[in-house]
Amino acid sequence: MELKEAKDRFIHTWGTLATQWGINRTMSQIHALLLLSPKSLNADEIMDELQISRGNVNMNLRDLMSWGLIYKQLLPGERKEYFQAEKDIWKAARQIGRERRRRELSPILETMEDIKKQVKDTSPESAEFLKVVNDIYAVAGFADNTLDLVTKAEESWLTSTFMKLFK
Amino acid sequence: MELKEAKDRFIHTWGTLATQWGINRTMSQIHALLLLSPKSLNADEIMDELQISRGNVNMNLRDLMSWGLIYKQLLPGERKEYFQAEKDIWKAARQIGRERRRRELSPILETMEDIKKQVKDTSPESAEFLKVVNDIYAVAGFADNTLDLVTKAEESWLTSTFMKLFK
DNA sequence: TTGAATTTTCAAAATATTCTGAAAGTTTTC
DNA sequence: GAAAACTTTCAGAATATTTTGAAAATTCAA
Repeated sequence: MELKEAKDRFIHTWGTLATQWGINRTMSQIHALLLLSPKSLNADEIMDELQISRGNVNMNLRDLMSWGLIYKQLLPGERKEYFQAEKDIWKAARQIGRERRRRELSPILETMEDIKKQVKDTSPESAEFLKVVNDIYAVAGFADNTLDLVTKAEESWLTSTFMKLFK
Repeated sequence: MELKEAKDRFIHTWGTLATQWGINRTMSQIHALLLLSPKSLNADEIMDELQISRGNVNMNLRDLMSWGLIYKQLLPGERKEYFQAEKDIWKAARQIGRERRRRELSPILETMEDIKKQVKDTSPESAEFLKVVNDIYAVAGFADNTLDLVTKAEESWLTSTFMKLFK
C-alpha cells in the first residue's frame, strides 16, 4: 500500500519538523492526520491511529483549536465530538502567522515598552542600554507590521483571484 | 542601582521569551548579556555573570556563532577568547531570518518534494493527498520568498538611507 | 619539547516537557 | 434522577532537553 506509506511518512515527518521549531510533536502529528483525513475524526480514532493516550489527544486537540487550525464538528446522531482540519492551507498559514505574531512578537513589544519606562536616569550608560531596547522594539515592530501586511496582501490577492472566477 | 536592575531584567526576560519560541534559555541570556555589554566578554566572565557552568557557556557560544549573532574576538596579549554580539540589531534580525529560513523552511520544501516523488499512482485518493502536499509546498515557498524579499528590501533601504548621509 | 593556560567534549545529573491512565466532571438519554 | 456515553483533568511516569564538571584535547609561550 503505497499511499498509506506516503501518508504515514508525511505525518511522521511533520511531527519531527515541528519539534525543530518549538512545536509539540504530537500536536503536529494530529494536525497532519486531520489534514490528510477526508472525513473528520473523533478522539478514539486519533488515539488508535497515532497510538497515543486519550489525555494526550484531548489536550492537543484543544491546543490546535486555540491556534485556529482545526474545528470541532458535531455530527447529527453522534454523541462523540469530531474534528476537522482547516483544509485551506493558505488560510491555515495566515492563522499561524497571526498566532505567532500574538504569541512571539507582542510579548517582546510589551516588555521593551515596560523596560523603557523603568529607566529614568540620563547617564550615557543608560542611553546606551536604551538604544538596544529601542532598536529591538523597532525591529519587533517592523516584523509585526510586515507580517500583518503580507498576510493581508496575500489574503486579498487570493480573494480577488477567486472573485474573478465569477465575473 | 537602577540601570543594573533594568539590565538584569532585560537578560532574564529575554531568556524567558526565548523559551516560548523554541530557543534555549541560556543561549538567549548569553546573547542578551553580550548585547548589553560595551566590551567583549570571555567565558569566565559569562560563567560568573550568569552563574552557569563552563561547558554550558562553551556550547551556547558555539551555537550563537553558528547563528551569526556573535563573533569571537582575539585581543592582543590575551590568551582567552573574547566574544562580542553583533550590535546592529537590524543586521542581527536579518541573520535570524536567514537562519530560520534555512532551518525551518528549507526542510519543509525538501520533504514535500521528496514525498511528491514517492507517490506514483493516479488514484483520486493520491490526488487528494498530493494536493495537500503541493499546497504546503506552495505556502512554504511563498514564505521563503517573502522573507528573502523583505530582508533584502529592508537591507537596501537601510543602506540607501545610510549612504545619503555622505552625499 | 614541556607544561601551563585555555577550550572542548561528553557521561552522568538535574530539570523541563510530554504522556498516560484512571478518576472526576459533563452531557445526554431513557 | 440515574445510568450510560463521553470529555476533561491531573498526579505520577516516561521521555527529552539542558546543564554540570571533570577529563581530554588543544594552543601557545618559553
